[in-house]
Amino acid sequence: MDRRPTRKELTHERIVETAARAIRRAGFQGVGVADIMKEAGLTHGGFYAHFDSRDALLVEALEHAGRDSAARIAQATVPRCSRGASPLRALVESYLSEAHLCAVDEGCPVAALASEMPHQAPQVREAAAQRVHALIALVQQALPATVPKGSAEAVASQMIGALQLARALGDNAQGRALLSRTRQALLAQFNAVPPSADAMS
Amino acid sequence: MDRRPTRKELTHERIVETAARAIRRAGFQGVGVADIMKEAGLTHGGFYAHFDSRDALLVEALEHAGRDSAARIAQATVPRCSRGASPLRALVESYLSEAHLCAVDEGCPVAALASEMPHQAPQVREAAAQRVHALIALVQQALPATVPKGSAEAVASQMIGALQLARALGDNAQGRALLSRTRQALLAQFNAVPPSADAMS
DNA sequence: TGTACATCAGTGAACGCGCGTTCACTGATGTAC
DNA sequence: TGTACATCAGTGAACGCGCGTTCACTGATGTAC
Repeated sequence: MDRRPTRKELTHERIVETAARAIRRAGFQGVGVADIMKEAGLTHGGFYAHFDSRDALLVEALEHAGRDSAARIAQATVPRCSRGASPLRALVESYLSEAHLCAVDEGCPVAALASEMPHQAPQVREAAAQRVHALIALVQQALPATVPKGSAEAVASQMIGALQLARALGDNAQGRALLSRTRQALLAQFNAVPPSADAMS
Repeated sequence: MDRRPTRKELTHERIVETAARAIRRAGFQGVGVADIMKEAGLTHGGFYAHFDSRDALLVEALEHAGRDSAARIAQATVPRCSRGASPLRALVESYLSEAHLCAVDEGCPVAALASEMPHQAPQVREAAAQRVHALIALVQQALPATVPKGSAEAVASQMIGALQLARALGDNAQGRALLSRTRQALLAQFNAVPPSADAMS
């Protein structure tokens, strides 16, 4: 059943991966078909052998970006947890880290694209809504079962909002300061213990 | 000193006002010079008698949107306060209202445009950063003086984040539910008293 | 108050450019014998 | 193993279109006398 991928499948995957980075770096509207194909080492003519339309690529790119980001978050939270941090603290310190602030193109697609989502074609909006649900579920898993209803949505809002405000100020001292203060405020809200001296990853 | 405005100044203002609504409705990239001029009842040729470039209009439109949104928020919060709500509750219930969810084009430009801000030209980014600072200052004013440092940034993050997530899900039942739950979680965090039965405005 | 004219705000055609998409073609891959 | 050929993945020129921007022009405004 599970044969090894054909050349075309490998190329397809490479285009999707390139697009997943590109949309996070430059926004949905910020990159064109030709740009992505070039960055993937191809010419633009071959694009429609792989995708029905630009929007079809955006859908796959969003899904890829979601999986990619979730994997990186898991990779960053697991060691924190094993060092004794609560799941919520591990998640918040990873998500609101300087690393995530700077590495937009490897980061959470919801934070990178949220305000553009309502302007997309229906199929892309649908894929975007699924990313939102996945993010909320991720937060829910990290929260203690005792928190009031709506906390997962509230924490997810705060996480993507803080990252966006920090990025809007630039990944300079101002942005980093906002991120750090928000992170500490969020942790203080769920945990009386002050955060570790430096939560940069 | 303060003479009445010339015809050109009135037209200029009308273009800016139209653009301020258009960018919030459709995003920075979602509207063109010709669209805006047409919506303002003009032809596109006259544009450059009013602005040096499209980006110069975006700067003025952002500032106008900020003033417009602040005025509407003030208009919605003042009566709530005089009915006995705390300044923070009044702000949060106004900002995270269904009215604000639906009326994107009259709402907060930071919530409408946050994730597009990093991709703009330097002059537009600068105007955008000022909108972020103004929003944080607005929240700071509404917070009791006793809250820990960073609370204003954290609350602002949560407010713009919740609005964006709700809008990404659509201004339907899902989006409204997310907004409502986040609003209650946020209020519960600063105030033990549960929110009024229905906080719609 | 009325006329003559300079200034001004807005018009609409045109520009170069980059976009998403199409398509005839080419060179490589891999199967049949 | 080697050759012949069908299939396939990717190329690059071309398309129509809409964008930001420019500019010669027009009709309205308002001042001078």
